[in-house]
Amino acid sequence: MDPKPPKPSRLQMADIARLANVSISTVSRALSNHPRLSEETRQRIHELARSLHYSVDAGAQMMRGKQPPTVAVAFPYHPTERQHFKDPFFLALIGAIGDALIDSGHNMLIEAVQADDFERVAKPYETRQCIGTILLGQEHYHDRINALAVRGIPFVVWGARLKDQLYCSVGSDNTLGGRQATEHLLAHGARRILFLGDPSLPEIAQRHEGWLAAQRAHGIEPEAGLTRPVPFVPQAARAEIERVLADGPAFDAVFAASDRLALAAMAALQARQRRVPQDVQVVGFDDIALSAEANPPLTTVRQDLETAGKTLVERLLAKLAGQAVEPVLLPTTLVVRGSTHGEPESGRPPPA
Amino acid sequence: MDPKPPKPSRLQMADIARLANVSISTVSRALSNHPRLSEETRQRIHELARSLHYSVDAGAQMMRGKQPPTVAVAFPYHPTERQHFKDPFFLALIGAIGDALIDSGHNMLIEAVQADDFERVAKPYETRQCIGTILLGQEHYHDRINALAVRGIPFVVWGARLKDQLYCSVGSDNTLGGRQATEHLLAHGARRILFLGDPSLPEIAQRHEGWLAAQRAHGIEPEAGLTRPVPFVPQAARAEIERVLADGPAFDAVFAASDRLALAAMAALQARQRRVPQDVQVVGFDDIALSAEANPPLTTVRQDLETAGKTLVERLLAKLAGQAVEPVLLPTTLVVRGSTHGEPESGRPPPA
DNA sequence: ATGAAAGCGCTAACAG
DNA sequence: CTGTTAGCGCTTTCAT
Repeated sequence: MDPKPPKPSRLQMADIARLANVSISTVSRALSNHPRLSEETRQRIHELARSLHYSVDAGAQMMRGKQPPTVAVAFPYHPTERQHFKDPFFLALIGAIGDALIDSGHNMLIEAVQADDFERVAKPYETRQCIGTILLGQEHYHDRINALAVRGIPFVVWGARLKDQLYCSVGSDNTLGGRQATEHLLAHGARRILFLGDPSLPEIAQRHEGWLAAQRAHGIEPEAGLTRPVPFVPQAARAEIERVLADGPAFDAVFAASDRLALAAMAALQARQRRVPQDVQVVGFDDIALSAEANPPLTTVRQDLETAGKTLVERLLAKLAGQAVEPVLLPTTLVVRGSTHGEPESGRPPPA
Repeated sequence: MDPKPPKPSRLQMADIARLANVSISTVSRALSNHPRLSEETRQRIHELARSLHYSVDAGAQMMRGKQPPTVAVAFPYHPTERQHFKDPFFLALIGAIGDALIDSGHNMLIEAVQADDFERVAKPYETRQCIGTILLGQEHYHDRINALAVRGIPFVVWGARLKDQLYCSVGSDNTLGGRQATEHLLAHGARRILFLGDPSLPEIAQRHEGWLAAQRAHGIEPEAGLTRPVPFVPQAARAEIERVLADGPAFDAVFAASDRLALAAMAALQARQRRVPQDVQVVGFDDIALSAEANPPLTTVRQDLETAGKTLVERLLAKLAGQAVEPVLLPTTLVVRGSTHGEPESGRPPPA
């Protein structure tokens, strides 16, 4: 007799086996396309499984040592600001990584990590939900990221290449970018260039370095007040521009650490009747889609996201394959548009 | 003697148990904060696990019936076009969902589904990698989506509310949006309004319906040639505008099914010396960030993404909790800017 | 070419 | 309060 009707749980291999009149092992082999198995049986079982929408349980497979086809994409998340998911550059970067992961046959597990709980970035790997992690942004966690590397967590980082790093980073050549932007401004008459961005972040620090180096190469030593540390929040940039206009040093150009900041700065300047580029030239960083359509179109330093995504994925997979992976520095390109003097590379003619 | 040095596999509960001088079950209970367990033991074991970076194996937990804290976000993916990850509206929608998922304590598993292999959307659920799925866009799969519902896959869809749907959809009130856009144009003198978008997609069909209804309410019956089916690709919009300009019907306004298309149309018009809005008024749909900064700023129908993300997540969780969930229609708002006549709601003053 | 059987790492009865 | 024990659904020897 039947002791008790077992709960109608989900279909499992045993069910398929019974229906196919074979053993469980045969089903397992059929579904994993084991070589020595009659083609006929294999097909029959595949068919059956498909028609019943049977899929092998991921948990059970993992217990048997199988790796999930999943890569985690993690980023430090600030619950109060919540900027990340609103930031066009960040979203585009995620998109680029997503594209690359699709091509390599992986799923993407998005993971927001609270700043005060940074160690969590390793969780998906430690619990074996993913095979490795792509970390977006170093922020202030250089040491803790190094610690992850020491522990053998497989990951790569989108960010700056730093001196004593024990991990593989992929990122734009920020110093170069800073230099390109600044040299362009200098070449077109700027002499007092405001720097807008938070140099306590490594990538920004490097852009700032480029800014400084380019000026020194021209015999200019910018006064301290021209460096304006602001977080990646548009309002902060607006406020800072107001402040400088009110009682800061005079300036004839702005180099902002991101397009979003540059756009905000431009708006703040225009609201105060400063013409861009006639009174103040503005250069951004990133080249987000919005920038080409701004008014005036924004001159900026482009980061090549498609390459970034591909490279991040490729490095992570290389590392997983046991290779030693070196940091990568991606070249940046200056895109000249209407917010500075000089010849725009293309685009619609200026309004009559 | 030791038969063979077992491979230095990852740490597991037994190791912690041994080090803590307790049984495995005690460790298990400690880590899952089981109530009846001495506080001291609990803490000691937690400490130990933390210091050794031990995490419970997800696969083993799943085998014991635990659900992963993961929601899949799936979308139909066209390998040739690869538009999705470049589309600002789509990325912003993913961002909004990501935000909502964070708030509910879930991870987000991004899954691109090849059109010809649509059944795969259910895979992460069938393999128990996720507890449910948010499907972005119905496209032409209405019947297959209904089939998923019949099979009991837990999911919600971002898209149109359709007549015979067996699933919960969340989406903007596209018909309303279409009407708002069209009425605005009619109120400001437009009489021959081009519709740009592919009405074979359900959402677009509804926007088209609104477009039609508003005109009929004014006693206008638009001729067939004014409906221009184009896919969601900027170049297609440009080309279509060229075509209509060359030998299509005359028109004094454009209602595009997305901002991206509208922006492309605007550029095409301007390239042909048509002034916006003086010669041709243009209205878009979505209100992506770019639109406010376009030249002229784009009048558009806003979709409320934050609410969209929250609602999608909330409905999915409700459905998982066993509730019957009704489709949701989110109101759209017309945002009047410079690409049409009428008073802009705000923004910088028009150029002198 | 197929089946039987032994676990994978953990949780949850069921004992004490 | 803690330990013992029996599986969860599958893969993989080892037999046949």
